[in-house]
Amino acid sequence: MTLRKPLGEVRTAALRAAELIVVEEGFAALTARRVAAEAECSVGTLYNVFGHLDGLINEVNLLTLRMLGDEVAVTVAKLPDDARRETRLSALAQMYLRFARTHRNRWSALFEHRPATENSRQQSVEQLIFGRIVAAAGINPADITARDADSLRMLLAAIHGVVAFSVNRTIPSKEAERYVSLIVQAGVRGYREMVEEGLL
Amino acid sequence: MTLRKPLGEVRTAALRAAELIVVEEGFAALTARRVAAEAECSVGTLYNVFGHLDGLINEVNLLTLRMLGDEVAVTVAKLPDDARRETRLSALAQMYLRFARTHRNRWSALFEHRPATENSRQQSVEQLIFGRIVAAAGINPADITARDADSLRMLLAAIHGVVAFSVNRTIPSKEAERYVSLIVQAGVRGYREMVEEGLL
DNA sequence: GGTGAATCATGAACGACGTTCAAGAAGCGA
DNA sequence: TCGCTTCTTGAACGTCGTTCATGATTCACC
Repeated sequence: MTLRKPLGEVRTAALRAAELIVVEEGFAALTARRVAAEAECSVGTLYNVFGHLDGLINEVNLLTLRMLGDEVAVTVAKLPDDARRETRLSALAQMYLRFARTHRNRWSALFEHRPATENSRQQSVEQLIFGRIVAAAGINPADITARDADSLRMLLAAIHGVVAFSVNRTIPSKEAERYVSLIVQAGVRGYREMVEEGLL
Repeated sequence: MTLRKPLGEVRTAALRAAELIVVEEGFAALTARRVAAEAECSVGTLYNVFGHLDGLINEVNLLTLRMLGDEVAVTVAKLPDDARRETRLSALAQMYLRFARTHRNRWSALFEHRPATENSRQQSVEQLIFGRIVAAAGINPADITARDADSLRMLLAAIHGVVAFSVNRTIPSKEAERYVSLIVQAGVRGYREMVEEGLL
């Protein structure tokens, strides 16, 4: 009776619906029946296309990561070529904070969703974010010293902590911005000072 | 027929059961029926005692916070009275990391459970942890300068980020320890240097 | 166009979840 | 013992993720 929609159409419709639900109502509101109703297909079809609901959620999260990647690119493009590392890191950190806050629900979904099946081939969102920002810090991953890599990872984790507390409103938004730049500056300065004193 | 158990007994039995489930299988395994079965009562009784399942979870989390508070006290007691703030903070931060890792499921439950009803009278876990550690940093909250309070909050958020990444294995455990002490040292040093340069 | 096999969409059905509540058991003062 | 209150119980409700027999649709071949 009804025309059978191309497979790709269902896919994009479901993804768009899922995105909208996550953005407007948060990760918890994302259910198979909701998506099916809004994508105008049955739950069965959803499972044919995505395997598990995890699959759908992962794709939504991949879209978010792509958005983050784009923001990274924009931020880097705005920096002068000879910008110091502290400047680069500060800009990236502020961008990360801004991104998490303007896309609160999207960003939360990245961490609220713990994939049930421990697929070790698949990188965790944390590692993906990590790699994307490290790559954008303007350093070729190949010729980065182990110590530099460490300080970078440490910095990112620390900033992630502040961002997380900012998103769930434990830290007021005004202060979060200051904290992030404090962490970058204090981290870089303290780190350099410690290196100079031979403490590392 | 059967003797009616005292109300308090059911309460402690349910709490003990819930704790065990969280510790051994994680927050996701905590269901009303599981707890009821293991506490040898009906689901209805559980709801009579705790109102909602949230109530039970909150009590488990309060136990965890009490444990954390005890660890804070132990850590502080071990410090010499004239220990510098950097030393105090470092000890507390390492303790926090150790606590989160040895009580992985307990600690995760603190953050995985988002109370549905936004009870503004009730402080968030983050704020509770915050207050408990700040109080233990050896500073009377009354005579702490605004700038010091800021740097403390920033430090705690940053350390929380590293701990979170350590618990979910994004950062290997060996490195997490180094990162935590790096953050404390770099934070304190960088912060002091910036104050001396009049940048703050 | 007709036909058979292969492919795909469908939604009722399953078990588990949080939560409720009518019915009955247990307690208790008389 | 009786009446009244108080507490316990588990079946029942609606929702969740997930499955799968059924029937509709497609398509290669005649």
